[in-house]
Amino acid sequence: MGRQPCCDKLGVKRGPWTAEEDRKLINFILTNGHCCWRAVPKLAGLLRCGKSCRLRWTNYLRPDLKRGLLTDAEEQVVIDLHAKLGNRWSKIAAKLPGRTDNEIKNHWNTHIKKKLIKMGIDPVTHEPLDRKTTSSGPATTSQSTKSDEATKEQSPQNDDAVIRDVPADGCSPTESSTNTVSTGGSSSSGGGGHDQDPLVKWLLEEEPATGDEAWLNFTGSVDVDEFSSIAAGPELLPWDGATDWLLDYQDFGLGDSSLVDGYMVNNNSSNGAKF
DNA sequence: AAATTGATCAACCGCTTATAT
DNA sequence: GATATAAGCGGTTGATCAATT
Repeated sequence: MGRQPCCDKLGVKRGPWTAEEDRKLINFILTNGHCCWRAVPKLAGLLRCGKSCRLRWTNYLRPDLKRGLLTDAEEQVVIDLHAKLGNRWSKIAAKLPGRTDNEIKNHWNTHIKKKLIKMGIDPVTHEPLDRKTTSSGPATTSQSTKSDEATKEQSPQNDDAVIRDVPADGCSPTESSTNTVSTGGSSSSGGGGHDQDPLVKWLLEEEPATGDEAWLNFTGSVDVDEFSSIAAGPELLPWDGATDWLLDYQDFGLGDSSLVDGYMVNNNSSNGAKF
């Protein structure tokens, strides 16, 4: 009855991606696009689950990704958006070109959260910690669909409900019903005011079409065509070393140097294509 | 120098939402 | 409208490296 697993677990490789797998995935997507993620691994000759391929692509291989630590400006945007949206990482990431939800989520948990606490700000409510009384925060309709709230200090102030009810077209939330979850509006000062908040209004707008100027363009724009020529295959690139292909990626002027600065050089881990 | 602890981040899991039939 | 399937999202885990003891 229940859904079938997204992929057949048997024979499906897991764990860190190798450079070879990355290359296959890049090659395939750049030539064919990702019509249907479930089919991608098979067609690309990968022993991976489609979900894993999608994640790898969106979080790591996409040519328009910006690597490296978030800048102060980006960090501030994340904080502002988090105050409005809670843990809607994908929504937040959508407004930071070149950043992924995973990246922002990690950065929030490892850096920003601590920073805010140090500054005496509650990372959940975005209110001063000392002002955090018993009535503070959502303290409300623990509508969390997720499990054990206790272990998660994160409870995105019920705008969870607000956002979830945004129609698929991403426009105008049906403010009436949803906003009523009157969060005590730590950040949105007065619950239900989301429709009037320009920031939230903007956030709920349709994403700009790909290639359109994003609200905050921290990245240098990346020419995907250029990238595709690089990823075209061994005949064009020596894919022999785990580092080579990404180094070449940089040499060809793709992405900004942050790809190398922030990652390959500084982060000398041994994870798969992480060098 | 070795052991322990903490920080970081890629990847996975399970759930929800969207879409197709 | 009901059901099945695919995609997307957010939370969590695990591997690795760095810092500390």
